[in-house]
Amino acid sequence: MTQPTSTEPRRALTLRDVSEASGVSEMTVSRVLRNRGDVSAATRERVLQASRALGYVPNKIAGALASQRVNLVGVIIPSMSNMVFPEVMTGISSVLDDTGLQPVVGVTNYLPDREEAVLYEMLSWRPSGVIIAGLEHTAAARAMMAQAGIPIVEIMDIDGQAVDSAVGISHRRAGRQMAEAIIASGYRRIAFMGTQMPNDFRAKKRLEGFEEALRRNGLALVDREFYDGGSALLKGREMTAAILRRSPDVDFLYYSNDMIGAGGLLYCLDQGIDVPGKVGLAGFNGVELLDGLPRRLATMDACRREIGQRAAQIIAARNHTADLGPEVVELFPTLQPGDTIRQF
Amino acid sequence: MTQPTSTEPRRALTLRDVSEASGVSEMTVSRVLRNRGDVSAATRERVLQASRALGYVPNKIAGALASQRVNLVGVIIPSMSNMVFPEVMTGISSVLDDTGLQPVVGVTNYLPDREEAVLYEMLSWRPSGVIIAGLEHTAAARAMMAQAGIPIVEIMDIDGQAVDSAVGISHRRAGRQMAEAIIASGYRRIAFMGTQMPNDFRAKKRLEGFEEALRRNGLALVDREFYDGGSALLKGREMTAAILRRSPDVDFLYYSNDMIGAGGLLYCLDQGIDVPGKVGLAGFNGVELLDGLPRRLATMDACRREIGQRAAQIIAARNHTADLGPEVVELFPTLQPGDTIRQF
DNA sequence: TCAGGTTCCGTTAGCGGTAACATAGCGCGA
DNA sequence: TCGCGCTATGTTACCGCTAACGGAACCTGA
Repeated sequence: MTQPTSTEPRRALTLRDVSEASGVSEMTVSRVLRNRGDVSAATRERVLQASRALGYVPNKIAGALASQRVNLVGVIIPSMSNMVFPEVMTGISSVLDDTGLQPVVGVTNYLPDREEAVLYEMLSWRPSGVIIAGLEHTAAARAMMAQAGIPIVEIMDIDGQAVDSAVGISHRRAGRQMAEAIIASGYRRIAFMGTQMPNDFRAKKRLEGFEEALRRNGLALVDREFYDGGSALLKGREMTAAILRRSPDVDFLYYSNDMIGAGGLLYCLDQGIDVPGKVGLAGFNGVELLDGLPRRLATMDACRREIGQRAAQIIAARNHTADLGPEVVELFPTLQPGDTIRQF
Repeated sequence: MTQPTSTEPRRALTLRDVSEASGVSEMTVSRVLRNRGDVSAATRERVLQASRALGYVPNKIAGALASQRVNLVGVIIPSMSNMVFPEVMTGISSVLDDTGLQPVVGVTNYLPDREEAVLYEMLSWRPSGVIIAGLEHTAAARAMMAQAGIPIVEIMDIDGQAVDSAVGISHRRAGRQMAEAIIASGYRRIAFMGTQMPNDFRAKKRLEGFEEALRRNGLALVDREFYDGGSALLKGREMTAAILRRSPDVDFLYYSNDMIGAGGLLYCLDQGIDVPGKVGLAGFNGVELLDGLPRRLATMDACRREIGQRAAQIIAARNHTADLGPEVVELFPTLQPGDTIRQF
């Protein structure tokens, strides 16, 4: 123990330190630490020992610059706090974990300019690929992605034109499907509640599909209510109360997401309203939370986990085999009627 | 428009491309793009124009290596899917946003080995600082942090020895406080429900503090139940049902987090149990979700947002002023009695 | 015995930026 | 007119690592 016992590390360790400590060249140390190229077992052991003893951590900045390879995948999503993206992330990680690739997340808060900035920042680290939510981006963002020369996968939505690859569902169709199921169950006076956020394009598309199906059946929304920020569960309650007060004759409440739907459901049950007899309810997403509610809210799962997985697979495949082309994968959500739509 | 219109970018752009396009040296381009040093307004404009026209995105890998500066802050947390860490992240981002620093998240799933791996990976990018949840880490992880030569802030918990700085609350004390409030309200037959996860040290500490306070009042837990994975809301229901069946005489249910507490509350209301008259309930965390429940669950806010902010402030300050020392910040959660503890 | 392969390790030349210093051109007071 | 100091720009030398190649030592079989 002749080393200085001072805990403070004065200079950052480099390959050279390890190389000197183990009596081989830096190149050999590099080979050992990356498990690349031939190194005798004896030298390997010596190097590893020295490296561990010093507490050396390789500098990936330098490594990436030299090798022109970065094992990062940028993931750009609008929000982390709702229940949808964590599950997408789980799907992504589950696939990336066996590929040596690593996800790095950026959050945009549904702001296009912020998205552009996050994308720029990500690209400046020269990742191996980018997974980004949605098909709507600023012109500059689209240009950057087209130029980047790396695989780009736009996820969640396929109603539109992808820059490169895409994995998602058709939200327009999902909206139509739900409307048709509701109408088929005999409901006619239908109200909608959702976020106000002008940049939640997928919620907007669902509503468009929903209203289109209503129109085709000679119906229209009886009432609607929008919210912005705050506890979604509480907002669901409040909006539901407002709608039922304003339009006491509605017989169905369609929510743009499960969280406000759950709030609405709790409110209706509190009020002793007959669900689904007098009023039916439906949400969207298929979040796990619903399992714990007194009654099962009708919903549609958005294939979140699979979307993450498929997107990651595309990146991994393209990273491995350079000349693969773009790919658009459509997934099909299934309607889960639960206990809040009348069944015949 | 004499440039090739082919959309495919053949070679990655570098400073040299911009420099040639604008007729100045690479250094000047670098200065313009970083807003550093004196550049005449005319050249600045010319460079920016060229840069934009080409769609140049600076290479931070190279920049970081040359300048020995990386504007990243590693944030290592056990999970993203519960409601607690997103709010910590919000706090961190809100502070970091005005500092040029950028958070990069790593998730450990409550696995010490995974935490060690994530930390290693993070340090290999030479971040400006690390924010990491908890005080319990593998020996190797502790060594790495001590060696890293960058500010490290351990968050959430202060019951233990920090490697460097720490920001958090005393979970042991939080447990004690809740127990005392419960006892003061006259409850005596108290049961506990929580996660089984052996590595959720903070939940463990809360329970320890809770039981200690019970003991000091001549009491002990009447029953307990643990869960692992699945929908927390549903698990809360199930565990509550199990406890009430097994120990019909309990008069208080203490939950290790709000989500299972909410499930328990919904179950009790479903069953028509008199809350808080016959049975009282309390959780932990103060999550926003509770606002939407039919009744307000008693809880303690864990100061999540402020923890994130304070941690980020420490990193930012140390990054700015090199010779600041470690700092331990204790925050004090407040008990929110809600409607599920008897009031006199 | 020796050409031709292996195996193992070292040398060299960057990767794309930036710090630090050098320098050209200019205004300006003495 | 000279020289000082400023501003605007260029030059040089790395940052820490790895790709690509080179070469010594050893093995192998005809």
